[in-house]
Amino acid sequence: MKCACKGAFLERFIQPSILMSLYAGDLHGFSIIRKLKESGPIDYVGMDPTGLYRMLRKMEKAGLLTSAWKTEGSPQPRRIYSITGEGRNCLSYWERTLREYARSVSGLSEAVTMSLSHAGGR
Amino acid sequence: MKCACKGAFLERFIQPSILMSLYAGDLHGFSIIRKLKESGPIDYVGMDPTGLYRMLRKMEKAGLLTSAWKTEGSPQPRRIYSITGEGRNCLSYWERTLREYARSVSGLSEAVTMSLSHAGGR
DNA sequence: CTATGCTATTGGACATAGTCCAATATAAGA
DNA sequence: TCTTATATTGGACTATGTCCAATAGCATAG
Repeated sequence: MKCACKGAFLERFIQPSILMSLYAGDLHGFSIIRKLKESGPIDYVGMDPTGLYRMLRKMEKAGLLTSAWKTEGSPQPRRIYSITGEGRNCLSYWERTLREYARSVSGLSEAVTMSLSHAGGR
Repeated sequence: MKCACKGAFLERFIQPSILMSLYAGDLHGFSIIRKLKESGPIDYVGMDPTGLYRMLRKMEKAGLLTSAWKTEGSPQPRRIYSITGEGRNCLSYWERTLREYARSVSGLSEAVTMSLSHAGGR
């Protein structure tokens, strides 16, 4: 279950976001982008689509997703992604990781606030 | 007040951690590393010191810190860092940024949990 | 007495991550 | 006709982050 839970900023947010989107049903890359931009706790507005597409290919390679081309119903052929069993396991793993991660960030946030108030505006 | 609050994972954590450490008093790089490894909400254990040293130089260049060499009292000369007024402003800026950031991560964490429970174990 | 380990900082080389721009192709609307 | 939206990919580039080495003195272990 190598879910790349270690990794960079975008990876930490985009990978679980993708898995979450696909957990509810199959989607193609462009609609994932739209979905993430419209809703969700993270601000994806202005995000580079290239990065997301590359992440999708990477996750497929890692066995978390599978894909199939669909040519009808749109001007451009679309690559439809589905989550695999491994991908669902990975999402569970992310659930735990993100919880810890949220705690860490909250902790740091509070520590900064504390230090600013305690040190008494030197 | 260009505090590089946009940036990568380590930058988002280490930069405010450094500012917070120095807000309480002057320190040199090695002692900052020790401090962060011993305490603090983020797990810095095993962190590469090179990255932190580079961040210090970068922050000095950006005007958030100043440094001075101190040769006595240790085997190796130590570069003592102090936070500047700009650095203190930056820490306030981080306070707000990290709060938002914590909210986002918590939001994502909860969203993942929700999606896992709602979709009903397909 | 030598070997290892800790303190303390820097630099080079490298790997990974992320962005910008371009190419492709079709359909709808101004 | 020109732009905009859909939809995916590739190349080139910059930014980020890690690994290893060099330096150097002091302390402790063997």
